[in-house]
Amino acid sequence: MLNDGLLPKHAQLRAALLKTIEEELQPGAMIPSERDLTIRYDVSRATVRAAISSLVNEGRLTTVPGRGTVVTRPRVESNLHLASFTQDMRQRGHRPSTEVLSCAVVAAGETTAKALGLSPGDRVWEIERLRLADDEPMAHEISWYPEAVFPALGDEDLSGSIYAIFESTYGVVITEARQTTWAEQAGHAYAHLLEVAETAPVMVFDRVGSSSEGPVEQTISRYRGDRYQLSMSLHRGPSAR
Amino acid sequence: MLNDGLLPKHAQLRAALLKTIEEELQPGAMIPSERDLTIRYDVSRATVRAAISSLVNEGRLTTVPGRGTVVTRPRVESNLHLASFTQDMRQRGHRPSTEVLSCAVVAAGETTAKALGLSPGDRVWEIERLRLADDEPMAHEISWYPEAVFPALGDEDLSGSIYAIFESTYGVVITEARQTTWAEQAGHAYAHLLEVAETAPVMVFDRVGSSSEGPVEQTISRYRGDRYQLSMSLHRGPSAR
DNA sequence: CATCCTCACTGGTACGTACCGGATCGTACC
DNA sequence: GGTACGATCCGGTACGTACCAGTGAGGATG
Repeated sequence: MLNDGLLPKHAQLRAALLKTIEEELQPGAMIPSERDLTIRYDVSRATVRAAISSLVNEGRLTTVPGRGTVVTRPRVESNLHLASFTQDMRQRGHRPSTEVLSCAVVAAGETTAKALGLSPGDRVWEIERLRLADDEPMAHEISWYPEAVFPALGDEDLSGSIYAIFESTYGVVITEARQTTWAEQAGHAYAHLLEVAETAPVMVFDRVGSSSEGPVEQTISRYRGDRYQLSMSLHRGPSAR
Repeated sequence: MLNDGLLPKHAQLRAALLKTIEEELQPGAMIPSERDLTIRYDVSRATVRAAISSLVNEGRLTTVPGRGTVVTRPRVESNLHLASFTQDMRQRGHRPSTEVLSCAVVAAGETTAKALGLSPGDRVWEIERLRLADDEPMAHEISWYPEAVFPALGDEDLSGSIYAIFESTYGVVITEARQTTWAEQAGHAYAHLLEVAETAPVMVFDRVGSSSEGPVEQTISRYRGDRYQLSMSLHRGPSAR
């Protein structure tokens, strides 16, 4: 009934349930009971519960003791997630485009080397790009990537999503990042590029992106304060008291 | 061995393990094997696995098939979490203090009413405070709270954590919040309060805090761009592709 | 002395059973 | 007609067994 020989049963059942709740059920609808699922898929209740609890943990389902398990209403806005500029702008309803300002191999600076786990002086790609939304400047980005990991990056078309190139050409998927953000004045250099006053506020993001192998990207972005805002959910920490 | 009659066994075991890994074990250390724990606490392996998987889900433990379960190295910086200004500043190694600028009951504005689920004109506390770190201005805050929920808020000492007052006096715990942040120029009014130039950049946070009963707080904070930064982790969203 | 292999041990998967308390609803009783 | 009760469903808890695929230490082998 349920065995591809590759994934464990609870993972297969999880996928089957996810497909059902995405394609057939409305938010608030009830999924079949656990005992019902044991019969439908011919598995034990422990397996059913493993599949369900995985989806509960991801916020897709909610259990109600005595009643059943219901499909969670999707959040107003998804949680803070790792998205490329291209994806991000499309979600916000803008048309993204990119102007590549420079692309060269340079010696890694001290902070970049430290962030990427390299030795100072190791060669990295330095790519500087202007990001536009609806043909107006939105952000300036300067990024560093280890040449050892992406040897022929300069040959690629860098006007789209670099993350997409990483995946298709190098099989490197960036799954996690840490970023720090603060506010600055645009200053002479960026005012000109972003087409704002020198005293205009910008939001700066210093981000280090990592694949399963470790950090492979440092990017410093400057977003126009008058065009960009960031939403996030906060939850009470485990030790907050 | 393990039964207070109140919490389920797996929750009690979870608490016991959490205490152990916080007080006795170093990051990277191995906890006793699952089969060992079944003997120590006289519970079934399913119960042990429930307790462990809960801690794994929260990032406190990591399982390594074939080897054991190890205490997770604490993150460089904790994830984005819901903390009061007081807690936040203490964690950053600053000495927080507060100057209450005003406190009054007013009619809720349109956006505030909408955010808090009130009717326009409903009465809310409006509290304006200047937040200091090491006796220098760090942020300006203006907050609104429904008078119906917190009738005597004006009688309290508002120079500390309002969240603490909510908990102790009203039994209201704010467990979740959504906030939007962007960059602005300080402008005339805030430049004076924050002791910066009018063109200086500030980070603005518009936050709606909710208890289990629903939204009970709206706060707009303006942090000095030269003194404040925010760090966060990003993960690949479930539907990112 | 180095290498290989066995074996004990780990977490992962999967099955089964049993009972609890809350929710729901039909039915029998006032 | 309204109320109280009980059957029946639900998820939550807890127990047990069994086997698998890795890991790694130590003994047997060359």
